[in-house]
Amino acid sequence: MPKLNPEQHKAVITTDTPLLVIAGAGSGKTRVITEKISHLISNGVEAKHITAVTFTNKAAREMRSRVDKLCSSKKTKGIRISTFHSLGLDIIRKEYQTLGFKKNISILDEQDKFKVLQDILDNSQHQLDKAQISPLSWQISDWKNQAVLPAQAMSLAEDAQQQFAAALYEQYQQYNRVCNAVDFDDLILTPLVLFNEHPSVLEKWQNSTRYLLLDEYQDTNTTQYEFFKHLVGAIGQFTVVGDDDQSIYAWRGANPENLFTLKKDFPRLEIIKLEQNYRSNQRILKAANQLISNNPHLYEKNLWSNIKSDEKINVIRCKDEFSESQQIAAEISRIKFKHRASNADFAILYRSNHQARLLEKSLRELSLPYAISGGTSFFSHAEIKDTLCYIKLLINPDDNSAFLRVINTPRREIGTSTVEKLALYANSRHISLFDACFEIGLEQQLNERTYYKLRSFCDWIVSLSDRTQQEDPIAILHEMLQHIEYYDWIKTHANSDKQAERKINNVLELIKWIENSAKKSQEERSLGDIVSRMMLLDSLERNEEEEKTDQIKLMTLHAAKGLEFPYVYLIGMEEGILPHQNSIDTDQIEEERRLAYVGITRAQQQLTFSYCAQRKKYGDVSSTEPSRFLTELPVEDLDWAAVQKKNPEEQKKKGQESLALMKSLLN
DNA sequence: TTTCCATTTTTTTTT
DNA sequence: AAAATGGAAA
Repeated sequence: MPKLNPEQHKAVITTDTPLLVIAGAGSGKTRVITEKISHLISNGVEAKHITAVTFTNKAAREMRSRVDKLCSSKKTKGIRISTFHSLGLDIIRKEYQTLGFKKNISILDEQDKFKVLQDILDNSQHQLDKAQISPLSWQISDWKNQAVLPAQAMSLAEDAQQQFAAALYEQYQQYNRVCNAVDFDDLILTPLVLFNEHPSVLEKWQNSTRYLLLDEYQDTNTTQYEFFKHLVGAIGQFTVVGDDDQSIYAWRGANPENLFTLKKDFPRLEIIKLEQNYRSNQRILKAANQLISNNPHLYEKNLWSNIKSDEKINVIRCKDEFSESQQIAAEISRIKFKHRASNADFAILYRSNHQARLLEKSLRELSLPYAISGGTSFFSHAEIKDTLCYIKLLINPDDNSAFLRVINTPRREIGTSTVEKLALYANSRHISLFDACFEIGLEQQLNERTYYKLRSFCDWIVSLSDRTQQEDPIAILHEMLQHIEYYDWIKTHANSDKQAERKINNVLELIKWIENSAKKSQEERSLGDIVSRMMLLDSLERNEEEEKTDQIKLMTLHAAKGLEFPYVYLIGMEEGILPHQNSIDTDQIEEERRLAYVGITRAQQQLTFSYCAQRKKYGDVSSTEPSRFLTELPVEDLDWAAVQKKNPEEQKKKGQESLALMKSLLN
């Protein structure tokens, strides 16, 4: 391990004043944070009083493993390293009584949230379609990210439309109370409200957080910043690390101006800049610097590297998106052979998830192993959602979203009209659907047979739920699926045997995952604990083995932040894709440029761009313009000729040839 | 007229 | 991969 450079060292030992570290890409910020934790512990700060907050689970996991390597495990026991959202979840789960929640709280994902809004609107005689609901959903999220509560939203509303949204926000919060549920945004907002209203609770959490480290500070939104300020209190023992050039979450309410606000709120704030990049070679870094110099800056910094570069940055021009994916796959195959690189040395980055689809096909054709990060998550598979909703219902029967999904899947002859009557009744009484099923009032509104079916379903849930307290929960889950004959239901509804088998395997994998994570943690973890935490994970994270195997990584630019790869391919460098059309239309080019910057600075040795001359868009083929960002890069460092002339068929053949050659060399 | 199945289209970014 | 659409069957 090389020695820390002077700035890094200073950042580590500065513990008596609040500290902001402006850390450029690849400047070793994770190392600074981990070394600092180690430094704090050896200077007598107890591990349980240190909290490190990141934005992604991946970053949290990485940090934990590096801290564990640096210090003996005895010393790091009790240290809190988590994402903002899981920290919020921890607080909500510990303080649920003060907050007026019941014990097991459900977490709504984006889809659940949408359904709840739809449900509320339907019940209030507003028939809105999808396109009308999503801006409302977005508006509510925006308020929550700005720490605006329903009452304030109402008073701030300027027109009828905003008033309508504010009223919906209010109803939505009430509905979720009834369901004992919170959404993602609530995971931060609810603890903040708690801290505001209960100083004694705040004091307790402040006392258990003597030193706070916060990563990716430029991504904090108003609510997160307020939450952070409460937690560090007046003493202000903290280190935040950020880089305004890597702020790519403004659309989610992130407020990079928080880098400035900090100075106002904590006048004693010390600022240290880390400007040496240890990741990329000079050519790549020069390109990145030149690109980002087109943006205005909060803090000037000058990122440099002393890693020598050999090859130029490649730009591949392709006929269309099919040719693009084929050429990229062939190129990877070629480079892999040429440099004897492993698959894991390569990353293909793109603006939006659907771009991965064609790549998958081309990579498979050349037998190149790959892993896609993010995209449609494991949890959006219908069978996983079904199973999960059954489990969620066992944990929290008040969860209306889960109830609605599961009530007639598989068929239980409880149709839409019954559910409508139930919803109407529950709504008027301000109780959950589940609770409503036990009321005389409802019994009177339904015929005997219908009520019986509804009631026996609920009774069954209650009995299973009770048993999870005493017996092995995993056995109960299996029994539950058997009872509803879920696997048979999958088989009859799947398009093919193969698909059915895959779906069943997914369900089994889900249960296995729950089982493993129950075993793995030292402390006793309840089913509710595991499931709520699972909601915060992404598809790649549930599978630890995937990390180890040697695969080409495919991911969005957003998902790539914080990672590095020897060979990086940045595809779809076109106007309308990067920068994205919506960002062009709303004049948010700067954030798109930062996105490109993040992509470029992932590369260690070799960077390749690609773009298409034409692309299928909304049904028909249209010609495309190369991204303006390509023209902002230093011409002398780009090689536009690379691979350009060969046709795709030839590429494919070439790729297969080098694959065959490599195989023969291995044998 | 409704329901169901197969084909086609469409995707910003995420905890 | 999911949603939307269109066409066929009930």
